[in-house]
Amino acid sequence: MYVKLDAFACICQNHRMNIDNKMKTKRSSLTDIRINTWAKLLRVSQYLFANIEADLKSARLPPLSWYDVLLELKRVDPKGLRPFQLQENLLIAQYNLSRLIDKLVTAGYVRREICKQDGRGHSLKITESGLDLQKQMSPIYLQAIGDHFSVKLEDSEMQSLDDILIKLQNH
Amino acid sequence: MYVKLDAFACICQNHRMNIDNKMKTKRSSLTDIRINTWAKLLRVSQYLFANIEADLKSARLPPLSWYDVLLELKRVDPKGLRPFQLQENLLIAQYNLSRLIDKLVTAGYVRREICKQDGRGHSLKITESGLDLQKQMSPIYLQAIGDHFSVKLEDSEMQSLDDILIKLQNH
DNA sequence: TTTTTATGAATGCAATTGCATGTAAATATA
DNA sequence: TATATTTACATGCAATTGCATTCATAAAAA
Repeated sequence: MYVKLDAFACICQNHRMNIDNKMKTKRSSLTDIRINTWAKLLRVSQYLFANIEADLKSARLPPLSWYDVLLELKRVDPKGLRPFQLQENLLIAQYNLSRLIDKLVTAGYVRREICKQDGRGHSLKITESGLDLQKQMSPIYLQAIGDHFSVKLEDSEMQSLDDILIKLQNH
Repeated sequence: MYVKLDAFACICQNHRMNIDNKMKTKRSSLTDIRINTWAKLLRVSQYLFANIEADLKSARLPPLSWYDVLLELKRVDPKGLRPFQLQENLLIAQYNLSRLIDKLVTAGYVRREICKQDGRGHSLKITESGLDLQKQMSPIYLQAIGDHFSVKLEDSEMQSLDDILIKLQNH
């Protein structure tokens, strides 16, 4: 995530070229559009993500995943969250979250507290440094989203995209 | 990102909750929708990709990146392509493409040929085994796209998504 | 109450990725 | 023609990720 998630720019192109144009039916052209759009979805989202993360990097800020965790912990401050709760919200693999938390703790942005209700884990809480970092990253990140993403779509298109994405995330 | 491209599910949620509802202006609600949609775009595309790649994995097939390369080389068979041309089409980092090609050559799906016109590089060509593997992967991959992606949208929605993605990929 | 199963979290190991660098060849410049 | 710069590709090293496993604790079942 790549990333593994390198684009499939050629899929639509190759598929179009592999289809015998003389035998092109309505069904195959519909299939072509779908594959084409799928490849574009992957390529575009990756392209935008790379651009936005590059802005953070230029500003010498940590990756977006740090921002995510800090934002989540800030939201529930001072209560804190269990790692499995963060994992659910952020859709990050358990073993990666464990390591990510390690780094945030080492950097002083997060602290682990013993969980009295469940001896297996702990509560994660944001520190003062963490609040500062999140506040520092926020405008840069929001600006990057504006520059690379929002600026390209009309409000009606943004709403359409949102509606479509809701349909795509459902089962 | 894949990946690094773990979802930002909480961004929209957290932003919404951090906004003082009483002071919510039209501008801030528009900003909220944009950030919300951005986070959904990343999360949904990653979610779909993971599901589709899982289908390939279940079928004991190589990752999508192998398919990409094979498809591109099949398209231009028997002419072949230079690695930098593949890199442009697939939007993969040069150092990763180099290693990916290594693996495909070792596995017998691709072969490197000396490029007479340019001694710095070589031409990449698909082998018979490579053609077989591409043909084997194709229906599984297309089925997975159908199952996880196409089935969820009406044709008009697919067209809308395609139009929006075209706008997003432009500068 | 005891035993079995599930859950939460950390970690070893291997594979992959990100980055910078090096080398050879091609191209541009003087 | 000679020199400088750019390009194509491979690779060393460090960091990250994927996977399976392990251990401690909680919950469920007997």
